[in-house]
Amino acid sequence: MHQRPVRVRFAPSPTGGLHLGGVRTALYNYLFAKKHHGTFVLRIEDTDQTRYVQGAEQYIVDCLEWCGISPDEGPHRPGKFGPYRQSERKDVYRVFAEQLVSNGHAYYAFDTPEELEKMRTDFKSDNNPSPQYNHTTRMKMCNSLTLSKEEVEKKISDKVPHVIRILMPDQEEIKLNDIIRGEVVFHSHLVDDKVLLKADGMPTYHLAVVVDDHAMEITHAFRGEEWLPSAPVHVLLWQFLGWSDVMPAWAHFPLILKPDGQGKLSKRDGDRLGFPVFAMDWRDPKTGELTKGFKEMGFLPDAYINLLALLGWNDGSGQEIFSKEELIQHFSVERIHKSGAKFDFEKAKWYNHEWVKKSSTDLLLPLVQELLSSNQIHTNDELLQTAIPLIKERCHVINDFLLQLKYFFVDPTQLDTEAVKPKWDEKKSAFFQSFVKELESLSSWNIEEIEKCFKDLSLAQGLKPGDVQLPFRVMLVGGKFGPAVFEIAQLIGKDATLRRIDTGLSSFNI
RNA sequence: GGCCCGUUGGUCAAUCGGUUAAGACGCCUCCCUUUCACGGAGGAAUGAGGGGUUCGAUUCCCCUACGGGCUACCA
Repeated sequence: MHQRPVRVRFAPSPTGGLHLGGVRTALYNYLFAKKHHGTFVLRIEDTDQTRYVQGAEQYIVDCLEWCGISPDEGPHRPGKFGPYRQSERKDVYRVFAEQLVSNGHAYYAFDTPEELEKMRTDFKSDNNPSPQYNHTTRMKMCNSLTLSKEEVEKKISDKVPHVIRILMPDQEEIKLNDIIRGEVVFHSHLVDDKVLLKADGMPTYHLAVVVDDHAMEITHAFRGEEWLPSAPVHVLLWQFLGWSDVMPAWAHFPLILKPDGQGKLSKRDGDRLGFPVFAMDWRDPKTGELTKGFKEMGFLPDAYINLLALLGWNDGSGQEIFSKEELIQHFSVERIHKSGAKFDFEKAKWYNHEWVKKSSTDLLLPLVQELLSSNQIHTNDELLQTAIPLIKERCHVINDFLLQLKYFFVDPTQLDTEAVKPKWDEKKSAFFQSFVKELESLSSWNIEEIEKCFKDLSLAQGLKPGDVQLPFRVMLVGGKFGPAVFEIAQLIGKDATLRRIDTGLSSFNI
């Protein structure tokens, strides 16, 4: 039974943007599936109709695709285990819930929300701030345990709204073997009678995961640590439904924490601290509010999955930069950490920088073209192809290419005069005036010629070449950055160079 | 409150009883470069506390402290 083909699933609920932790969960599932030549399934957990958000499902699919970790099966790639949206599997859950009732593992409960509320306030105390529907309270409530068979039948035939709750056994040790954490033991009398089937006929997560993981032949169930407390319910359900022999292996991933303070990382933290939390831009259809994504902030997909993979896992070798193929090869669930990791945006940028540096011009070119054209800069591919390798080590994110590339195509609009003026004088001004004349009569326009001309002339005028190089740079690019000046001069051409010296001269001479 | 999980530098982290406790990010110094980067060489910075077990604990066990998660007809 442990020789079954590996099948794992990522099961988000379509309630909004896809958060770092979600992508990492998807990624670990993906890596595991690929490593074991298994299948990666996307299942949409949309059982809460009140939280359904338009467009969220497509957004999830798009994010995974951008990351390069698209599922093998899912709503958009149907396989033989569909449908992959829980809302479309509604009918199957009731059957199992009823089966649990007839086996004595679950019961009908007719308590209204108001009655539940009343129970919680009535039983609330300092010792017990949040009373549960469990062995201490269940016999005081309105359910098929306290009502006669006739009353229950009548209520059901009268279509009185009701839920089905699991009947937690009294004194039982529920053991869970977690790949990351080892054996975790829960005591059944401390777990409450969770709702399995809601009054609207939809299952809760608890029933749905088990039924679907079974139906979809999931062999390894991976999810975030926040699910650990409800794991005993799931284990029991596998047992009660008679499926113990095919219960998946479990692993609960550590949480990704806020960079400062403590607690789970949330979208708010990103807004507050100025970094993305979602994989891609997300626009809330209700409020219209736009939340920035890693993609749009200029991250490369390979860098993104690399940094995510290493946030909570490493192969022990010290290697930090992994391609997707290497991740698949080296990944192991056993080496995922137990403790949560604080997200560090600086390190994230470092990862991206490493990937930018090692990326080919071909890969960078279309991204850079899009960046520049969306900033109304007209480019030509030939120049871009020569310029990209010259400046990519200066770019942490794709968006940095704008500053580093812009001056190759348009004259700088603002010059960093402060960098020049304190040391600017008549002599230097005169130098550039004669430099312009020399350049005009230059026989051929190449780095060597330009540089020779520049140096010879400055020496001839009693200036150190270095002293006039910075002003020259500022004239050409606008600031103290960029590759070798003479190379820039060559690439932007004679006309632009002369023009920029001219405008530079006038702004320095003010 | 209860239950569960966790705790090595500011951050990510290696170590599977014996190490001068790796490496990376960030920070600082220097070199390269008369720009900015890249690259190179250095530096500061870590085992929460207390008990055990052991010849020997960062490593195994217990307690305490601290942090987190969960405690919905949400996932």
